[in-house]
Amino acid sequence: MPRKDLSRKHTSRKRPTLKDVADAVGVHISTVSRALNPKTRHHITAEISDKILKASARLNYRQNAAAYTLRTNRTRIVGLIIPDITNPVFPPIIRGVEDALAAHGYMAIVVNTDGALPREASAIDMLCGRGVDGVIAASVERDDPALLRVAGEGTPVVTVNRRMDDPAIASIVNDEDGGIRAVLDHLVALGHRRIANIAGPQKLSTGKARLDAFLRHRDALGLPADAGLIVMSDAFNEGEGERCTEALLAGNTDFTALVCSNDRLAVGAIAALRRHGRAVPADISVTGFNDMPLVDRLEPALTTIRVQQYTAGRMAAEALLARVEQSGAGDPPQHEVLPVELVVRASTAPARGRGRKARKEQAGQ
Amino acid sequence: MPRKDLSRKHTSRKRPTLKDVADAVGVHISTVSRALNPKTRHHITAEISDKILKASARLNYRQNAAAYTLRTNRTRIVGLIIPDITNPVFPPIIRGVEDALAAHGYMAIVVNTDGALPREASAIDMLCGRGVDGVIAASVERDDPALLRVAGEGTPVVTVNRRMDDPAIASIVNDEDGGIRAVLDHLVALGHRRIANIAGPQKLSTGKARLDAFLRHRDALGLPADAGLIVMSDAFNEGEGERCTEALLAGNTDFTALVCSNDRLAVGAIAALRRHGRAVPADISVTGFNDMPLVDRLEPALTTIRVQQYTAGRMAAEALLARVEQSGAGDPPQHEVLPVELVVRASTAPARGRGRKARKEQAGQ
DNA sequence: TTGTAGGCGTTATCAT
DNA sequence: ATGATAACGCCTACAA
Repeated sequence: MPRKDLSRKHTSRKRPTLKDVADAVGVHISTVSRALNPKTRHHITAEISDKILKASARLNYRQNAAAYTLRTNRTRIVGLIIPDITNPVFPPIIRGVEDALAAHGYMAIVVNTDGALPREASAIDMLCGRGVDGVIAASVERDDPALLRVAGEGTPVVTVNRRMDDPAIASIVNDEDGGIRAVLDHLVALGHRRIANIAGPQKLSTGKARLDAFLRHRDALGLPADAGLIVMSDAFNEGEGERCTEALLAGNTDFTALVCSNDRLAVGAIAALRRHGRAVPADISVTGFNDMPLVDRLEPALTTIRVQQYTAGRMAAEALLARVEQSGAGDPPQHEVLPVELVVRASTAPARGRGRKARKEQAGQ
Repeated sequence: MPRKDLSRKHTSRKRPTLKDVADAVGVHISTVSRALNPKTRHHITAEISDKILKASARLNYRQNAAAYTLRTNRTRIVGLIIPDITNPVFPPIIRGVEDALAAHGYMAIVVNTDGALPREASAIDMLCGRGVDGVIAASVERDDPALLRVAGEGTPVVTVNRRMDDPAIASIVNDEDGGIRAVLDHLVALGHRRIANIAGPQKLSTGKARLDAFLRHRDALGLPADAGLIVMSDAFNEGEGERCTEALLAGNTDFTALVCSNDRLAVGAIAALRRHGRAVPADISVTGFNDMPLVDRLEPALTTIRVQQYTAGRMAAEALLARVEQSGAGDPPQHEVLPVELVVRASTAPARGRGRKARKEQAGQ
């Protein structure tokens, strides 16, 4: 008796298939398949289609994903490649991607590359092995052979946050130029003229775009073009922020404001400035980029550029799905630039007169 | 001519299958299958197995995951359920899980529940639909019917960071009790006696364990057991930290130190204390729990308990895979408690005598 | 409108 | 040691 129960339980454990609901309704399995698919349901009599839906719900039928994939070659899974989930910039993007995907019945497999191209290549390999329907890459470099190759093989690809030089790859990015311009306008309005810059890695589109913007708007604003005011970082992290700041201070070039290519560089910069006895913002104003979580709780709270990471993630997913679902995708790749916003907090303040003496005619105002 | 090229390209685009490498070597497809599987390779002549390996590499053969899954009912995918990837506590866990899984050829599908039980239930539904081999849950409540059900259906489950009351579910957690004890010892050593507590949500094992520990060690240390010194939060976030702190201040109970059930509560608490003119740590010492990123850069840098999130993630994945791979899993569920470490920074300082006097005056009213 | 049948790429159970 | 063959569950021409 208990044995019987057990065996019954065991057979009932197996998930129901199309055949099970077909038997329950008394129709053929293909009829069920059609009734369950919204795109083919119209082939079926409303009445019987209704019975099928009911039975399917009653039996708690769930399509077998593997069988579906084997037959159709679609997995409803997309790969999401990021440098490091531990970097606070990325979680909102990931969340946006996942929310948008979920709304369409898709899911994401997230892989971390730590910004290493070989690791990215092997990640792409894994994802393709899983048969992902598309790839969203937040970890992309301006020139990225592996990603280019997978795109060339017909897999839809869109980058988010960063972009490739090759315009054939769709992208969702922030308005880097507008952000840097807003920062410079703000600092100039506070009376700063000698403004230093810690630039991001130039192999990343964000690093390059922000440096380009800095140079362009610096000139447009008539600020001094002193090469000693610019230092290149190797990575977007706090350690590089400290190193670059020390290089700047060692250079003996005078400056009253420091524009950092992102928040983490700024956090490191502030630590280094303090260590060298410079008060922020009393002596030197510092700005970041991204408006990371907690950056408003630092001392001083960071003046920075707020970007729409979550929205960017959503849009990237939508753009990708558009390409996946009508894979005819002959239309040109989508390139979106999201607006950004200056957030003024406590790390910027009016410039002090010091360093100003050389150009005292300025003071005439 | 171009048409021919195109069609050839098109056929060559299709990924090679077992049949393709079988044809290339001149053996049967099942021989190839055996040769490619380490567990069955010994059935095959070394020489021919060698040829197969070579050909497979040359053709760049990759197993079709869907076919494998359809046949074997294993996906090599595990579901990872978390409240919100945007909460800085979770990325290190996720990273640990993914790294450990990757080492075994597995991948994770991450889903966010925002801590809502119904959302968790539907997430579990999706994951089961995908046929995941197991589930790791960081978002679990002490009583969690959906997770219990899926575990009951035979899917391996392990919780991380939190645990369920039901000991049948394997878990990897931190030493909450040891952490709270270390905090209290530290504060008592600084001369604090009237120590308040913002407790976490009691439906979460972390919230309950830390409150239990607070009560027990408070009594063991002979500290005053004043109910007014304890306030319950509804969630582990900054807003609740502020609200609870204001409740504490409104209660007119005197205290010189405030133990918060996690870092985010502490961040909110410090903001609220400041707003009410209390200096941290000069007037009131504050402690957190978790040692979140950036918490060392706050002003004042937070004294807190460092937990091993990354390691916990890794261990959870390892524990799950152990259950997945020898799915006989008759052995008792694994329960791991990871050691924690007190990190003393600037938010705690020796107690001031001033509390006593104020209290005496109040007694007069 | 519905049923029939073939096949997606694997693995596993037979034979040989 | 290897080959033949039957599923796994689903979709989709094609036939009726």
